[in-house]
Amino acid sequence: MNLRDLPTFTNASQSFFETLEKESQTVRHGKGKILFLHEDEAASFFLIKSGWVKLFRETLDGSQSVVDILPAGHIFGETAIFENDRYPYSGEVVEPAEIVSLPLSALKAEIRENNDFAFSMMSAMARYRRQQDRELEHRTIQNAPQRIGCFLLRLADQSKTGPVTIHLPYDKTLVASRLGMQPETFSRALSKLKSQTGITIKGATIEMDSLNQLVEFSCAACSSEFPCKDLTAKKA
Amino acid sequence: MNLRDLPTFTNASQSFFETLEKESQTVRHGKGKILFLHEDEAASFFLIKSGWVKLFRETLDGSQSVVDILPAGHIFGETAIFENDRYPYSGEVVEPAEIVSLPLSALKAEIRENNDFAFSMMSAMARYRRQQDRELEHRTIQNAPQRIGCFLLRLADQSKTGPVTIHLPYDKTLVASRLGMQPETFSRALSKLKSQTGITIKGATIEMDSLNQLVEFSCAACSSEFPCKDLTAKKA
DNA sequence: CGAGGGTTTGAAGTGCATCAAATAGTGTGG
DNA sequence: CCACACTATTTGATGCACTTCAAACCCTCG
Repeated sequence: MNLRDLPTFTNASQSFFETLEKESQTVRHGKGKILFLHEDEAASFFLIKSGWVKLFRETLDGSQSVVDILPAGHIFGETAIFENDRYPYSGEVVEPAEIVSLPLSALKAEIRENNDFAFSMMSAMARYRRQQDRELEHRTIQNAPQRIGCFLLRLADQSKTGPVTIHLPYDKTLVASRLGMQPETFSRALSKLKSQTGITIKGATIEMDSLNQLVEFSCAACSSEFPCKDLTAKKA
Repeated sequence: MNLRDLPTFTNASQSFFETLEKESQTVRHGKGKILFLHEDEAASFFLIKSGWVKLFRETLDGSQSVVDILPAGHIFGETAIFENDRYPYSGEVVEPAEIVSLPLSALKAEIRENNDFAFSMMSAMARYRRQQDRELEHRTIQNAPQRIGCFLLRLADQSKTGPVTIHLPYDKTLVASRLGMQPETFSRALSKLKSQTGITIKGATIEMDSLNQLVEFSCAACSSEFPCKDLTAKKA
């Protein structure tokens, strides 16, 4: 897990990596650790070396909305560059994680100085946008069991044709909020998915004879073609 | 309404504008005109000089999901650059419009050659992302009447303190789909909004003594502070 | 082994969707 | 300028999906 291996940073300059490495700091955090709060002044962005991080926002009346839940290999907080150096959401560790903090200033400078890097950064932003669009679409036209099916598909290796085992990477309650539903709804929707597709559920482990069972159930209510790998939902 | 006036293009080069102008083509279209379809090969991006354009996608089982509805002053289709030169959605005129088509190749070249331009393009993408995040949030934690209230607020001049008149810029059915609800639900939710906030509704015209009536009703269920101007919902 | 969080289950309510039909509104041709 | 045709909008009735509140269950970990 190295910065140099991330697609976003393919075109970054040697000196950029050197600056980052010099000023980087890696810290281990347990579940529940708040990394920063929405609107906090931002000097760093972050790389997840291992574990999972939840990005979220809170409303005046107390409800929380999950922006995203990111796996190892992802960076976050970098968009503060475009938000007057303030984080546009809060960040919390949801599975024990190693987090590298890196200077935003270096990132900003590299964007300004290195055209190729700026372009790959834009590609990454565009990719993320596609995902958000799909997310919004799913909230509109998929029901709870379908959204779960789609989520599971994105956790799996979609090229595999035989039997598949999927392990939920974090608490079911969190998966629920990630999919925009209540924990109770998630629980019930998962059993419905089970009875309608014939998958097997044992705790956080889900097994099936073939991904097709899920594809048929979920993908008809989606505007994308089946192999639809989600870059943020998947382990890096 | 000129390319040079758009914030995204502040830092574009003189030669870029010249190339665009040379290759641009302005066409008037009526309601219902399909400009391009999802996955079409893309050679152009577009600027809306007047009117409104809906971006949408369709699923296998026939439902449609509205990605966005854009007013004059907005460009669209430009993200095809990052999608192998294919449009990531379909585009349709929903209110009589003048549409300028512009070469994607020039845009791509300018991004590659002009660093400042790339940066302002990234800022625009980040701004859009914030909006999508908010959209998703609203679908999760706001109910139908609140979403309508929020939508109306974003149509209005939020700095105004006295009485306000808002005109719906396109069909109610479209507003409904833009907000992720059925036309019937929209109709009923609007009357509910009326009875709960004291606004007045006459056809597509909505009046109130003060925006506060809506702010109190909608903004408690949002993670953003009140003046929350939506750049895509608003007339340029 | 007990405490506490995560998960499931039950019962009841709410909001939105759906289907059906009435009504209002708009544009057209006569 | 009117009547018709067509579309947009509203209204009514009903059903389903998801939420909410409450309680039981389960699992893990000190």
